[in-house]
Amino acid sequence: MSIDINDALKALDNPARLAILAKLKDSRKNYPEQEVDPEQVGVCVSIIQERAGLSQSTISLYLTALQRAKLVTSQRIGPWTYYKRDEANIAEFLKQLQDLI
Amino acid sequence: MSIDINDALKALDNPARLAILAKLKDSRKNYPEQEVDPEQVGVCVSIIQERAGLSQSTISLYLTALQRAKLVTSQRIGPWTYYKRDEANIAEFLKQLQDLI
DNA sequence: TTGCTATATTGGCATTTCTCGCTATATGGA
DNA sequence: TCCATATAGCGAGAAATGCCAATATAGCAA
Repeated sequence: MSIDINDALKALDNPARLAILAKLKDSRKNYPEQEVDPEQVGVCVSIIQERAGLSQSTISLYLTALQRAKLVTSQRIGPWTYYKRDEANIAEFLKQLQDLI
Repeated sequence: MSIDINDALKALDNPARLAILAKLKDSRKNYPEQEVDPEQVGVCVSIIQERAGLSQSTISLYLTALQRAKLVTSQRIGPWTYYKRDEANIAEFLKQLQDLI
């Protein structure tokens, strides 16, 4: 199933969500305090939250929204949930947008 | 003054506004009933409205929103207001988005 | 001036989004 | 088992958005 351009735009029409996706682009630099390699497994919610300055529940909601839009994926390892970019879908979204507008 | 990526995303986070911008891309084909060349001067509000199936006030509002986001420009000629794409800003928005996410 | 047409603005209501605090659930350790 | 930690989900109130009808305004022509 491919990405839906309207869902993706809705997810990105929020400065905090846009910034989260942007920061995940260079996650090693932007989230250096994480033990496991963020490029490999993703970044966990509490570390993303720290940077964003929003409540835990809001960040959890935003990450779910990005995931619903298929811009990120998540995996649970132990007590943590790691989110990382879905590069293929992000590229497809950009291409679709470019072709459309 | 360059385009603001969050303003542009807000303007495009609406299927109707997105469709308007997309249709203006090939305005000769999409709005053939207009007398004056749409590529040259733009498309007038009432013709855009006809296609969109929304009320006149809503379309006027949406076009103003696209203009505030600097994705389109407008010019008044006689009683008509013609809207057309701002290609430079649209390209810049796409580039900014591509670089950011 | 009067009146017609095209567009913009205003007011309003319903829906959605933003964001929080609180609570629930899952995981792993003592 | 009990507790601490990480995350998700559930109200809830404020703000923004979607969309309309109604009204205002601007341009033009008679």
